[in-house]
This record gives sequence, C-alpha cells and structure tokens, in this order.
Amino acid sequence: MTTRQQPAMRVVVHRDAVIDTAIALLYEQGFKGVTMRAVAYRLGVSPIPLYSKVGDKSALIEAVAERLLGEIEVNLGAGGTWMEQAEQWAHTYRDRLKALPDRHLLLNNQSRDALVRATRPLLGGLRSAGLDREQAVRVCRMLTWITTGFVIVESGAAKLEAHFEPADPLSPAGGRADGVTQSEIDDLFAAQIRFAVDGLRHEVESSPAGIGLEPQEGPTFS
Amino acid sequence: MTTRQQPAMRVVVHRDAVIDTAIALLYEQGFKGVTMRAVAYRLGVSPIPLYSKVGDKSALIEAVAERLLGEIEVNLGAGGTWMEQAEQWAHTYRDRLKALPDRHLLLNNQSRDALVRATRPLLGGLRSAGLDREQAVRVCRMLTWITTGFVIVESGAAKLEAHFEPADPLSPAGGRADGVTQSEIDDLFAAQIRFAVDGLRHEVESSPAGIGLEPQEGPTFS
DNA sequence: ACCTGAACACCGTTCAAGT
DNA sequence: ACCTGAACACCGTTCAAGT
Repeated sequence: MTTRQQPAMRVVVHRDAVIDTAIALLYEQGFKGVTMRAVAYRLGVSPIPLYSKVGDKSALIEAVAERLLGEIEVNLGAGGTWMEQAEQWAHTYRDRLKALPDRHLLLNNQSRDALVRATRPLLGGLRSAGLDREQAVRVCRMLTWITTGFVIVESGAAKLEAHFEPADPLSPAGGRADGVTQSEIDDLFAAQIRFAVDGLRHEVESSPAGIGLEPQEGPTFS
Repeated sequence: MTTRQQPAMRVVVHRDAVIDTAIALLYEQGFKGVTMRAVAYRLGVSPIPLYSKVGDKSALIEAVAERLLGEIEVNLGAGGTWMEQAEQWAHTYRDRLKALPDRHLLLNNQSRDALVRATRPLLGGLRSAGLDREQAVRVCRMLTWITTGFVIVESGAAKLEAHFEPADPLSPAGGRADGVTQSEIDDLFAAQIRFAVDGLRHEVESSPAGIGLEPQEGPTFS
C-alpha cells in the first residue's frame, strides 16, 4: 500500500491533454470527429475548461496542426550536394504531410514555428554545403511552399472517383487536363521540385560567389 | 394590362437559382454565411427543395466552386513565345483566384471541368506555338497545380498578424523562415513559375523535335 | 477560482403530413 | 409530385449557479 503524502491530486485538465485528445479523435474519426464537446466528453469534463485552456475551436485546430507539423522530423542523409539534400527533403516532407489525417483541412493555417522547426535540418545542411543564410532561407521557403501547396491540391483532387461523365461531343479539341493517375501526380511533384532546385541552383551560381556571406555595410551614397 | 394566357406560373426553384443565391451569400458574408437554411430562406423556400435540386451541402459548395472557377477567363495577348504566354497565364490566373472570397475553402475540391475550361486558351496558345498535345497538357497541368497550391498557401498564411512573440533565446541560428512580406510572396510566386517554365522549356527542347506530334503506332514486340 | 447543468442560437438533414 | 412545419441529432459558445 503506497501512502500518498501529497494532498489528494485534483484532476485538472492541462492544455496538452486537450490537444492530445483532439489528435486522438482526429486519427480515429477524422476532422469532423474533432469537436469541442467530444474532446471535453472524452476528458470527462464540461466544454468550459477547453475555452480557458486553449481558446475557441479554431485555436484548438491551430494547436493540433502546430503539434502535428512540429513533430515531423526529416532526417537527411549527410552526404550529397545541397541540391540533392533539398530534393530529398522535399520528397520526405511530402510523405510526412500525406500521412496526416485530413491534411488538406489541417494545412490551411500552418504555423510559422512549425515550418521553422521542420526546415531546420535542411537549413543546417544547406549552410554547411556553402549556401549563405539568405540563400538557404530562400531555398527552404520555396520548397516548403511548393510541397505544402502540392499536398493540399493532391489531397483535394483525391475525389475524382465516381465522376465518369459520358463523352461530351462539345469537349475541346485540346484534350483533358484531368484524370491524372497517382504515378502522374508523383511525377508532377518530382518535376516541380527538380525545376525549382534547378532554378535556385542557377541563382546561387550566378550570385557573387564567396562574398556577401554576411551583409557588408559598404560606403553608400545616400 | 397584359393578359397572361399561360397558366399561372408556379414559382419553382431552379438549380441555378440555388447556386446564384449561394454565391451571393458567399460574397456578402463569406463562407460561413453559405448555409442550406440561409439559401433556402433567401429563396423563400424550405430547405427541402435544395436537397432535390443540388444535393447536400458539399454538393452545393462544389457547384459554387465549379461555377466561380468556370467563370474565370484568362485572355492571353496573342504574341510572345509559349514561355511568355505560360508565365502571363499563371500570373493572371493567380490574380483571378485571389479575387474569390474565402478562396482557400473553395479551392479544396476544384473540379476538373473548371480547370479544363480555365486552361483552354492557354492550351490553344501553346499548341499554335508549336507544342504537341502532350507537351501542352503537361504545361497546363503543372501551371495549374502550382498556381492553385500557391494561392491556397498564401491565403492561409494571411493570418500572421497579431502573432508577435518576444525574441526567443532558443531560436535556431538559421534565422526565421517566416515573416514574409507581400512583395516577398509575389517574388516567390514569380520565381516558382519562372523556374517551372524554364524546366518545361528544357524538356520541350530536348524532346525529339518535330516528330511524335501524334502518337504513332509503330511495330511492337508484344 | 474553477467547474457544472442548462440554455442560447445556430447547423445539416429528414420525417410525416399536407396540397 | 412537390412543398411544408416540425422535428432529430447535432454543433460552438456562454450563462447563472454551485463548491
């Protein structure tokens, strides 16, 4: 028999417990299962404490998204050029985002903190590969935006089933721009990332190499 | 006094009227104002007819999105290379998307038909500039995905105000990947499109020029 | 101070009942 | 056949009231 010397613990709802429960419901029932009432019920509490601990529903969703995005870790293989690292990071990050339930609803307001955290390993890799800070930040930002946008679009486009219309005699001669298969989508993403990295490489190569690692305050004429 | 010989017209709710009203509410009150009950009330009807005319709420939203996206017309200047046309199309299409109310909620399930319609002028321009059908479709598809994804991300990122945290001593040395200004966002989009068009140009130039305009059925060994 | 039951003001959706 | 009042089963949010 263990004696408890501490005063009988009052069960208080902690902020993190609310977010934990919301995430559990998200995985079990999807976005529509995440309800202030449902979270409160599972915690054995009335909905009121949620409003004092995490704020209203949009704040809860934001906290859930921030937590899930913040947990994403992209481990880069140490070797390779910065272009290879960048491409690898983007593909891995896409896979991680695609693993989130109802991701297109979660990614609508991604938090800046989570993005900073997710891109941190890439940023380090880029810098030790020789990019200066501004260049590295630019690469990270572009890859993040591309990947996030792509995942949202492809997650929304995943409802093309059961929509088989009879051939339309008025259809344009240009052919259909839809009806993409999964492998076509993967190719599209790979090409988009490749093109972006190529473009960024040209930018880096054509910038004054070796100088400007720190913004130098030269003589100005103002 | 006009005599009406036709039998007294019964006011029937047409599908298009429902969508019209939903769009009006969307512009007046935003996405949250578009409600089955509100649409029905404005039409002077009970909600029931909506379900028989357009289906449930998600079908209504889909119809609204399809209509608004379908109304987007991107007129291209006749001149220029196909690369210039492509870039111009992307920038104009982005502007059109950004003009939609609550666009990040509307673009989640964009319909294939609307995309085909929106890209039709570009597709024609690309073809008369010499691209074959497959190439033109690829260009259209990539530009559409990039632009749609970008607009969703930038619309969601437009909530960075009022989030000014005190400088965090634990913040990474890599610098912040957030806190983007509008002109930085515009530059990011321009660069992304430029890089994509550049990459597509390399693909087109390195493909066997002049042949394969139509898929030729050669002898196969199957 | 913190939590609760209960309520307010909505939702989407569907029922039996009318005409 | 088509529309209605009314209801069902939920929401997010907040109130006065308890301890």
